[in-house]
Amino acid sequence: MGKKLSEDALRLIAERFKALGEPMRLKLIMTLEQGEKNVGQIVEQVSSTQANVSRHLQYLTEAGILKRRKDGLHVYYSISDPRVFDLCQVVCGSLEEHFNNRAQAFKS
Amino acid sequence: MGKKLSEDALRLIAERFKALGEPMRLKLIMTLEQGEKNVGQIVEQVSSTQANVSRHLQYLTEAGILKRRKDGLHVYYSISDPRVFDLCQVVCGSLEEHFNNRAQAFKS
DNA sequence: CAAGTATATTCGTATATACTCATGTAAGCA
DNA sequence: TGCTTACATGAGTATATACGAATATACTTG
Repeated sequence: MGKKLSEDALRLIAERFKALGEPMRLKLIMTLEQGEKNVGQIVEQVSSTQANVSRHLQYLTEAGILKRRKDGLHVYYSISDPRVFDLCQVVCGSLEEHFNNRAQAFKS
Repeated sequence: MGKKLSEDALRLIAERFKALGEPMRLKLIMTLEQGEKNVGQIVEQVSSTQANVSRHLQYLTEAGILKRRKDGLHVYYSISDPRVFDLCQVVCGSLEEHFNNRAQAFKS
């Protein structure tokens, strides 16, 4: 990171991470990787209630991760910042290594 | 991301993000970017109580982000997974763009 | 306008967790 | 052994938030 980050910057960064710190929200993001979907379609794919999905979608939109588009009765959500996938990838790699190391501890 | 992730995988990934979703914890991580430090040194640099710092350090250690080394009376913490800095970098870039876009909306 | 559909919001509950203060524990030294 | 230092942990409080059930809102169509 190099430079020092202000308290405000840290708060904003933390907020972004926090938005990704919920399995259901990650699930919604993964669902939207396939492209724009409306709320009903999303509810079908993740097993949760409409109310809950709606709230998480709002949360992610406010965090700048999703985009919202209204079309008549439907509201379509899509990924607004594809970098979330980079983030997930990095974390996945990190976890993989983490558990590999743990596993090593039990080898011969 | 490509492949589908299981519920368990999503939980683990979310946990990792959650660990980074707290300004104080990010502050601790930034402090340790300069290298290994003991708890007392860390407490000096971040403005918080020893108890609070200790708990956050433990949290980050359990999340696999920090390492712990005991030496006599002192306990030294250091970054165990440098990829956290990549993550922060990505988020910083993302936020910068986000706010630039917002700012644009008010230009002429 | 009435009725139906898609989404958002309100309310209540349960749970998590950040924080402080006080105390416990472990290591070093007289 | 007793004292001091460094760190961890327990208890209590305040706050956040995930979730479901019910209700409200927005839009479309008859």
